[in-house]
Order: sequence, then structure tokens, then C-alpha cells
Amino acid sequence: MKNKRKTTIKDIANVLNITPSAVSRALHNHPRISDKTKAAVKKVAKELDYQPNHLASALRSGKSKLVGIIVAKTNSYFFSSVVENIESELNKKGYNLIITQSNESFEKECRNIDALLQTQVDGIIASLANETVTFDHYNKIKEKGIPLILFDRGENDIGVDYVGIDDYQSSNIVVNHLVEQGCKRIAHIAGYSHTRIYKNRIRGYKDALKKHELPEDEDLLLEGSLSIEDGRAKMEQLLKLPILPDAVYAAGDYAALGALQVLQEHNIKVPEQIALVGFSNEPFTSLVSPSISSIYQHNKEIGKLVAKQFLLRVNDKNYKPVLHKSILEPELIIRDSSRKLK
Amino acid sequence: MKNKRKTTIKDIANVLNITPSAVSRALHNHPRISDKTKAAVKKVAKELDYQPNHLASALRSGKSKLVGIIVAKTNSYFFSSVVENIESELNKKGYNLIITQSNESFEKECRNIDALLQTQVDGIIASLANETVTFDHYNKIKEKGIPLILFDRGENDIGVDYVGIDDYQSSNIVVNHLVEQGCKRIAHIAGYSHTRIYKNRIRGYKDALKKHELPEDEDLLLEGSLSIEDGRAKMEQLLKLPILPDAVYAAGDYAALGALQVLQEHNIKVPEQIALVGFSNEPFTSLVSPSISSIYQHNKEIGKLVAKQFLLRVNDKNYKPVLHKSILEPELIIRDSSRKLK
DNA sequence: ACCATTAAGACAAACGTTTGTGCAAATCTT
DNA sequence: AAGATTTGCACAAACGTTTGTCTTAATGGT
Repeated sequence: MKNKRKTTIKDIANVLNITPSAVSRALHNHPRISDKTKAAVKKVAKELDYQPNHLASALRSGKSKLVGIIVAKTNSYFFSSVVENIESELNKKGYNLIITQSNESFEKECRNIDALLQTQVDGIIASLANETVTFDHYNKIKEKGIPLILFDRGENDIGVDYVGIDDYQSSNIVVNHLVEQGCKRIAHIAGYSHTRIYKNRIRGYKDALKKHELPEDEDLLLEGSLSIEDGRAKMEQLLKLPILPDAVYAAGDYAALGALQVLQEHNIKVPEQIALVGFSNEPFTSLVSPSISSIYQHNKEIGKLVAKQFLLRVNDKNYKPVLHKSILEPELIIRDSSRKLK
Repeated sequence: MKNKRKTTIKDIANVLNITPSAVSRALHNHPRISDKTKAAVKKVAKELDYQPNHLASALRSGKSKLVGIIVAKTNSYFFSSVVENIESELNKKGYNLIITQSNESFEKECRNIDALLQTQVDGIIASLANETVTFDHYNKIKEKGIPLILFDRGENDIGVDYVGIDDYQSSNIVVNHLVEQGCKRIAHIAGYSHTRIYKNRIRGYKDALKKHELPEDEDLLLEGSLSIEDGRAKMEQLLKLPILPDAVYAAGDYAALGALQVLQEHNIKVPEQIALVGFSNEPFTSLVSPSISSIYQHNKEIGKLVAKQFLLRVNDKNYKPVLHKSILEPELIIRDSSRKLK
């Protein structure tokens, strides 16, 4: 049990009668070290089961090889699959991820940022909490010169890299599809318009209605939290209207699911009487019956782009004033809940 | 832009004309520092916006305040909610989590462990990949004296702390429930028996049948991957039997869902003709129709217990030979898919 | 064979803390 | 009031790397 001491670079140096610096350079394939020495060093390293001490190198070099992630909840399919793809890309380059959750709380988000900064992460990748409307805490990151990339829930005002889909266009696609299916009175169960992405979805919805010369009825646009319960409540509300909608476009899948439950409880045929479209392509959309049409946000692609963006930032020493905003085309996955025509 | 240098403990020392060591002790409320000095130090620290350098302290003290997590997939509800609870508990104590995924791959699991060890984590919390049948890589962790805790998918053979539910008992509860509902021919869509938890569920299932003096029919016990597709295939297989079962107990919710789809396609009434029970209480079980009864694994409780276990281990300097295995009582959430009696 | 290069490492400082020990002044004991 | 104890801090080493500079030996050119 005495054998606790981990082997260090010095141990290797002692064995070979060279200095620690030579060992370090050998392990990093520095050109000023002979191939013979490199081979010897690596051999001894293997034999002694040398494991580099990340902390020491991080301290000295200023690079921790850690990247902080902040999401609202890891337990949403969208977030977890984005994160999964970020991880696989960054692992290849020797980075590890520290994942934190804001639980949609502004205050928790701030605390997470502080914690990540103290851990000396090399960069931060985040998707904003719903509560977040001010951005000083993010500016703090920028001021420290630490790469910051937002995805999905971002904000255009702070100059920062962003990866997400075109929310405005999403609504356009949805409305086009519903019109094609013959719908003429399309309701929108929307997210709170103070959040940029939901605002854009609302804008897209309104403009698409105009394009098709459909009436813009105030009663058909309802903002909310997009939870299941919210979806149920909003659907109940819609069913009380004198003239029922013939389609409902929900800005979130859970809200769509709530709406579907209510529709079925009222024995309203979906999609025949009322068609339904959700947003995010959560796995359950394909599992319920009828399956729910939904907007696919290219989870994998987003993860990979975020990773690529981060690597670009972090590898370029010189301050780069050029911002990158990657906006992906959304894709509507058409399922039974909105397929009226065969 | 020159102001890049972060303020260190030395800067504070200079301002107050004391030594860095005094500052460090003051910040940690060391008893040998006067209250006056402590107050002064903290005041200056605030003014200079001092942020402790985690890396340096980690290097010196040997405690990184990082904990590694290894799960198969973060994007399962069970795992993500366990992790969420671990995080909230450990955050309170100043720990951050490095979350990694094995993707059910043995090799990835090994790589993750190496990565975590190099990052000098203070402990590792893991749930085994399906592929994992050998445990040398985990012994490596133990040999380094790093606390290791397994949850859900653990292994009894290696002496290591564990938190999970009583799988054997789960099956017992399920069978009891189904018998109560009047079922007499209960099938089990099982996981692969080389995994401990699935083996135990199978044992529990068999013993419960015996207890109720029900026939043990080979044809009613089918091992598989428990995916949706697997559930579908196994259900189709069951429906080909000369005598149909009147209940199906699936060791996973996705398999149960696949089974449900097939049953509905065959116009078999659930639960009237065949009752159905799943495992894990994934959110969708309450969303589909009929809603699926399922075993709840106390996700929150597991997370909190794991965290508590870890803190116990990590705070005790002296090697503690006593193992802790926390086995929780499973809870059956009864829903429509198995509720025949009112 | 002499000077200029280059190659291969040695040397030492540094990264920002923590921590064991030392030492003077202040406080307590009786 | 003299010794014993405690208080409050200084000093310096250490954690394991990385990295800029210096030194020596080998190589090259002519």
C-alpha cells in the first residue's frame, strides 16, 4: 500500500538520467529532442504507467482542457443529444465537459457561470434559461477572454457566437404545410414572446398567415410556458371559441401533447377535425397515437457545429473580431397528427 | 485590454503588506488568523474581484473538487434525473461534475475512466455499460484510492459502494399485482440475463410465479435488448403461442411500449385481454394511451444517496473497509394498462 | 583546421495555492 | 514579574508541469 505515489515526469527523468523538461518535451514530440530519447522516454512512461497530471499542466500552461456547458435541463431529449454530440467532438481533441443545469433559473445560471470560471474552463457553451433577460454575467465571460458560444436559446444583442435553427422559417414551414392540408384557421400555442426564439416563431406564424391571406385572429395566438399542463389549458381555451380552429401549431412538443390529450377527451378527430403540429421532435411524438408532426432541429448538427465553433475560437490565439452565427434550416417531420391527405 | 491578469492571492497580500500564506488562511477562516486581518483580507478580495484559482489549489492540496460520472446515455430520463440530484447535492459542497457517456460500450467506458483519472477527479460515480462484464478498469480506480460508487447497474463481485433498487423484489411486486388483477398466465419480456439487474428480475419473476403456484412456461420468458423493436418482436412471438398469456411484464418501458403497439395493431384490448407492466417509469408511460403501469426506481432518492455516499467516502481520510450498499424498495405505479378491477 | 551553425538537452523560473515550521509579541499563570 | 502558553503571522517548500534561455557537443562550410 506504500505504492500510492503516482509516477511523475521526474521519475521518468531519473530513470533515464535526463531532466524533467526533456521528458516533457519528449512526450510532446518537441523537435529539439532526439528520436532516440523520445522512444526511451515513452517506453519508460509505459513501464511506470505514467499518467500526466492534468492539473499541473493546466496550471502552468493556462489551459485546463475543460469546457463548461450550461443547459436548462439535461433531461430533455434535445439538449442531451446536442450535448452528446458536442462531447464526442471535443473528446477527440482532449477536452472534457463539465455539464451544469440552470433549471431555467437566472440565479442558478449565474452561479453556474461563477463555478465554471473558478474551475478555469477553457470555454463555455450555453443555452439560456427561460428567466434570463439580462446578460451581464455573460459579458463577464467575454471580458475574461474566454470563448463563449450560445446555442438554441441565444440572444442577438450580445456579440457572441451562436448556433441554432431559423425559428422564423420554422413557423413558415409549419403554416405552409397546414395550409396545404386544407387548414384555414390555424391557432398557435406559443412560448413567451420575451424569449427570442419564441418571438421569432410568433413573427413567422403571423407573416405566414398574411402570406396566405388567412385571418389573423387574436384569439388564436396564446402565449404560455409550453408545459403539458399549459398545452391542455390553452387547448381548452381554444375549444371554447365560437368558431373552432382547424389546426393547432404548438411551439413545443409537450404543449402539443397536452393539446392532443384534450382533443381526444373531447372526441375531436385528429387530424380530420383539427390538425396538430409540435416543435422539437421529442421522441415521444412518434410514439403516441396519432403520432405528432414536429419540427426537427437537427440536434446532431447543432452539437457538431458548436464544437467546431469552439475549437476555432480556442485555437486562435489572436483576438478574432468576426462572429459566427450558424442558422440551420429546420425540418418538418410530418406524422399522422397533421396528415389529412394521403 | 491590459487588465487581463487575474488577481491572485499575492495581490491581496501586497495590498495589506502580509504574506500570501496569511491571505490563504484568512480566506479559509484559519483559527490562527486574527478576525481583523480576516475582515481586511475579505474586503480587499471583494474589491479586487478575487477569484480563487481552482487549479492551483487542486494541485497543491490534491483535491480537485471534481467528480466524474459515467452513464450509458444521459438522454434517458432515469439517468438524467439521477444525475440531476447528484449534482444538486454535490454542488452544495463545492463539487462540480464531469459527465461522460459510455454509449453502452465497454471500450468507451474504459477511455472515460482514463480521461477522468487524468483530470484528477476526487471520485467516480458510474452505472455500468451493458457490454461491461469485466472489471479490471474499475479496480484500477480502487487501487488509486479514489472513491468509487456504482448505481443502478452495479456488480456485487467487486467490493464497491452501490445504490440501486431491489430488482428481485420488483418482479415480486409486479407479479403480485398482476395476480391480484386476475391474471394467471404472465409472460416476461426480459433483459439479457448476463446483466445482474436483469438476472435478478428474472429470478424474482420465476420465484413469484412459484409462490402463486402458476405454471412456469419456457415460452413465456424471452430475453432481449429491451428496445422498442425488441419489445415488438417479443410480443409478436408471444401472440403466436397456442395459449396466449393474459399479462406481459416487460423489464423496460421501451420494450413495453413496443409490445403495446403490437397489441393494439392486433386489436387486443389492454388490459382486459392482456395486461401490461413496464419498468423505469419513463415519462412517456403516463402519456400514451392506455397509460402503462411501471416500476418507479426512486430516481431522486438514488441521486441523493449516491451523493451522500460519496461525501462520506471522500471526507474520511482513513481507509474505511466498510462497504455501503443501499437497496431501495421499488414502487409500482399502477396505470390503465394493468388496471382491470375498479 | 577554424569559425559558424545547429542539435540536444540542462537549468531554473514560473503557474497560484497550501501547509509545516519558526518566531516574535501578546496574554496568561501563579 | 518571570516563566509558560497562546496568538498572529512570516518564511519557504511543495504540488507536477511547461517554457524561455543557456550550454555543450556535434555538424557543416570552406
